[in-house]
Amino acid sequence: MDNLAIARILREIADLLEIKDDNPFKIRAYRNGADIAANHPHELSLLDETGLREIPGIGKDLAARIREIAGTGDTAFHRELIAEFPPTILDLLHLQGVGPKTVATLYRELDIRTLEDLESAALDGRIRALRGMGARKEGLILKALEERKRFAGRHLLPDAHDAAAALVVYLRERAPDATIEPVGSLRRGCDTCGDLDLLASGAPQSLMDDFVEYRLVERVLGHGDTRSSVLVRGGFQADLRLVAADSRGAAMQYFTGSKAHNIALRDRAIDQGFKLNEYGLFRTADDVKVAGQREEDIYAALGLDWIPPELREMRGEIDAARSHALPRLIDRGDLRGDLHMHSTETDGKDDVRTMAEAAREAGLEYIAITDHTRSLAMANGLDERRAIESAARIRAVDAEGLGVRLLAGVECDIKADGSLDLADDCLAALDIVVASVHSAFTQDREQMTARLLRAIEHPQVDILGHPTGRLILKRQPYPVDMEAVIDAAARHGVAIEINCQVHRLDLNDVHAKLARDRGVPLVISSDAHSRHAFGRLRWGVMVARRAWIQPADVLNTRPFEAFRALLRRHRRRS
DNA sequence: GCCGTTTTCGGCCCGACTGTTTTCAGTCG
Repeated sequence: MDNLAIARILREIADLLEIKDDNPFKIRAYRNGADIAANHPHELSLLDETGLREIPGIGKDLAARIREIAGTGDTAFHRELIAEFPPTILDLLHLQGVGPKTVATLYRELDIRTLEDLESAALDGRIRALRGMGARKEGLILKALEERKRFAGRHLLPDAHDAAAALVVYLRERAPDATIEPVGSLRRGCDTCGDLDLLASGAPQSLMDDFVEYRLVERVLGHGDTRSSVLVRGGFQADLRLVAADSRGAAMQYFTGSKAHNIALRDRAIDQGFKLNEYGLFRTADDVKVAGQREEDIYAALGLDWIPPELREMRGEIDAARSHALPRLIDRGDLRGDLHMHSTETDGKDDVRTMAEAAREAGLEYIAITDHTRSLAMANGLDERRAIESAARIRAVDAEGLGVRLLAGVECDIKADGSLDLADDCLAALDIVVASVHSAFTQDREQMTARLLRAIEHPQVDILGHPTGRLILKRQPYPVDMEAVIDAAARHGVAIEINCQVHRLDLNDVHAKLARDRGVPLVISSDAHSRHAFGRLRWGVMVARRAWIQPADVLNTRPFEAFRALLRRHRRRS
């Protein structure tokens, strides 16, 4: 049982308890436990009771439940709840405007168990007959059902970023003197966003009307004086909040989250005799506002350094801010090189010289051309002869002095047994080797882990490419013991890639932080397949920032010669 | 269900909007 599977069961327990109208704090404890499991870098199933209980938020009961899930795949408590309520009613809970109380009423009064049951009940007019419901509520449920089919959940960060940027431009035109900024998961740089949260401070009330009249709005979910929600074409829910200019910092802090970070900050405020809300930080004794205009002032008043939004996930940032130990996070401008890209030699759209010139324009000082190898026949992968010939051409372009240095490499396939796709002497003749998995994703955890370990142990491998194979919102990562992989990379001095393809962002933030903590060198690479793709480096940098990564943790922040000297093959020789 | 260097019991973050209401419950973030 991996952490995500454990998290799913704990979250289902929380949802079912909520429908049962159980103790809200118990529900929060389970939900919190699910978040802890989902974000924990280590395999919880490998920890014993003592190890689990050392995790804040995991107590006696949750530790026992997690042990039971790890051992048997489920827990009796979960099974009991499912016996009480059909698990399909959890689908109802995720509809806009339908919460636990409504689900319970629908089940109790009308025996509604599925989305199909709900739809027919709504169409029959049976829902409006229930106490507390009406024709309007019934219509909203039908709309939510219809939208669920079209608006499927979360979005990639870059897509959300683009949609939000367009909306911000529109709003700024209508309120030029106001400050309008994205907040929420967008500002924290999460790899997916559920909705677009925007904050306007110092804007006229009329901006709310402008917002709901935005030309891409498909439905208005709410329209108030300080808060409105709409559905925007493309499947985005967008929320706009309006606050006075002197509350901007408090509102930024509050609406940026994460929820867990905010709860911890409020706890701290209470301990120190304050109350914190989206309008400011107030002294409890006399209700005097002590901060609110700037985020920095709020953190400072609570005895904390300002915490970059990407770190606000309750992964130790509050302790670090208290002891002035926050990292100086990497920026896009720190990147000097890009170590993974393709050319027309295999499945890239542009030739080597075009890629080099585009990289220079993107501000890079050096690149590695790393085309695919033989096994990826679909992409016209290189065999040994072509790899050597290609390397000679790359070095010839390098010799032209284009203002950007080139390294001749490959993205070498890791075959199903963990061996590499090209002969050792060929790999040794190249400047750099990225090794990646592109096939046999269905191997079990033991096989896949052994496969990656074997590749890491290979003396010619410099970098492990997109290590988990995930495609965000499309494909789960393959099962693999990332902790073992990271430890092996640390032992052998192999770097691990943060791949910047918007669907990959692989390593993710949690594993990248673990790698950093274990002293594994990281690289941030575009995996560009065309000259237009270098812009995506910013998204990999965002992952790195969420992983607490500083410039020195990343090999391709080094100047060219220093970088070359750090490559595994050169260290071994020296 | 979790937590505690004032507490092992009694707390647990806070506010806006909507719909169905005659003063509030449910949902959402």
